[in-house]
Amino acid sequence: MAKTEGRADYSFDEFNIVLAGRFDGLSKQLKKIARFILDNPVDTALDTAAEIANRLEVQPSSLIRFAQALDFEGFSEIQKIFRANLVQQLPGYSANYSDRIQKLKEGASEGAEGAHPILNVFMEANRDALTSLQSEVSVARLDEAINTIKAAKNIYILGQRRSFPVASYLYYMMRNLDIRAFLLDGVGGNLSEQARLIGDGDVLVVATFPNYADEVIGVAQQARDAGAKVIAMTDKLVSPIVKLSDTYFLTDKVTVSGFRTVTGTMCLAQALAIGLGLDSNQISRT
Amino acid sequence: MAKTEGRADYSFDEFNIVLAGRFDGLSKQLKKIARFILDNPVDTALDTAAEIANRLEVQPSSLIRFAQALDFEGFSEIQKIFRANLVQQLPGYSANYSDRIQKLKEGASEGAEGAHPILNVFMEANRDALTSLQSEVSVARLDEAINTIKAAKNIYILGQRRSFPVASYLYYMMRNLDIRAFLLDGVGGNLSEQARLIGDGDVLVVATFPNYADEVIGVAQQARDAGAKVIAMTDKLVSPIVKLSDTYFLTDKVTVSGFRTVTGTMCLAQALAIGLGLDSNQISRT
DNA sequence: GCGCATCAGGAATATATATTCCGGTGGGGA
DNA sequence: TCCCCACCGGAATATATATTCCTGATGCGC
Repeated sequence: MAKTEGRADYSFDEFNIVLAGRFDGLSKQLKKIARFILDNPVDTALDTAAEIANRLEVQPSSLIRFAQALDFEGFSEIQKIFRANLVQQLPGYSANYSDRIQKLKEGASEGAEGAHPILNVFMEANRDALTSLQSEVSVARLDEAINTIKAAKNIYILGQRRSFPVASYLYYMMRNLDIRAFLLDGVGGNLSEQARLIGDGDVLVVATFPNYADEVIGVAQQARDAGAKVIAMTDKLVSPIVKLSDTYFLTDKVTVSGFRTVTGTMCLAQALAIGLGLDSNQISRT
Repeated sequence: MAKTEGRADYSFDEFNIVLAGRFDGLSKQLKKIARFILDNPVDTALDTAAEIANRLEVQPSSLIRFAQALDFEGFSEIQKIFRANLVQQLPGYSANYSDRIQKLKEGASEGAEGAHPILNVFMEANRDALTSLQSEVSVARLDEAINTIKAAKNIYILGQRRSFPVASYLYYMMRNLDIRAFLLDGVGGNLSEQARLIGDGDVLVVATFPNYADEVIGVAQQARDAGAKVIAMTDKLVSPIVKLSDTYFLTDKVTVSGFRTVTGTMCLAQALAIGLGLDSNQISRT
């Protein structure tokens, strides 16, 4: 890695500047290549040199020549630049929040934004979590969940460890909306005893995230066996809770320094509670 | 190219479903790989198998085995799926309307924004709460709070009702960072008994919002009298907790349908915890 | 119109990367 | 406790891919 790396790790912008400067001096074919590359940044980033050459009706070696004409060692280096650029353009691209914090730790801190750098990272992470919520929660699912809860005889809420704040918040909101809900808080190690209450026609709203506490999964299974519906909030499809659930929501994939955001799930909980409260009583929407 | 192509050109969603179905049957290491892949879709798409294996501390061959356990021919096929998914996520990626229409059919009846209207309202509210946090929390204050906590003999955390989720989350994070903190949860009506632990040189981190529960204010007063420092999270300057505190933060002024957001306070709690954890140890946790 | 310089094509080669295969290991059942 | 089987690590191999190099072609100046 400490060798002559051509002009590796140039930024995308720098690449463009260099290219613009030399464009006129390029041969006809090389100009053609340059245009294609600029017009198809995604393909340039992802395809193999051979494929690109093929689409251009040009030999792969010409791509290499092109790269070398710009003082790169090979075409691969150009691809690296384009890939990096691609990743940056990803929505809610979060450049590994943990890495960023790590960097902050190493000193290079300049609070350009006016707020504390650590706070900034979390603000971004939480905002991203909210943004992705938009695409991840479908209207139908949410309505489905609301109707399931509305139709239930009893409502139970469960979340442990990381998910406990969410569960307790949902419980708090429901109670304030005069919705009769029960929080399975597991106080005194009585979780499974509490869970034994769950019966036919009830609903269990459960939040669980890696590493998916066994006792939580157990309770969900128990609820299901007892004939209750299960509404799950978790992070991904392979979560063990998904297959135990009637309706599930995926949120808060985002983590910072090993800590998952809770914002998405919180927001979802708010929407659930208010959605429930809306027709059952007065609540004036803002 | 017309050979048996495994299950090439599966969609990302299909991949997730297949994986979800087989996840339980996978070996320990294969599960580890599955989790990594799902948690790092970008790296999975772009890095070489060797690099991914390296980061996982696993042999490349295990990645192949993983792919084959899912009936793919090799790891490359999985990467193809992830790459395709990556491209789709690109902003302004307009192609594939059919996919979107498909999703709309499956998911929503109308959904102009793609999300449920209620959810949208909360998403905006939470985003606003985060945004205002930026201007409300000064770097100096946050550092001051972090230093106060760092210097404390014992750390106590308090929040009731609406603020309880925040308190329990802060507690959860600190404990996971090996920071010795105590949550005053008031279980069994023992709040004031719990609070009697607070003594000279300790710190109390307290969150309270209208209508500022008396017992919470009482505990804060008690803590102060006992010689402890008080760090407060509340909504406005006239909050009764402000004058009892050594350091205070104002967040979550926003309310929707009578419910105050918690996002700002949550975010602040995250920043506090990580800020504390940063120099005390090695951030890296699940 | 001739010769030189530049350029592109394509096969040959080098390199990177994925995949296979085998032997050792550890955990679970008899 | 022993044996068997599933699993993993690692070297060996196969494959894909990038890069080089040589050759022939093309255009331009003289």
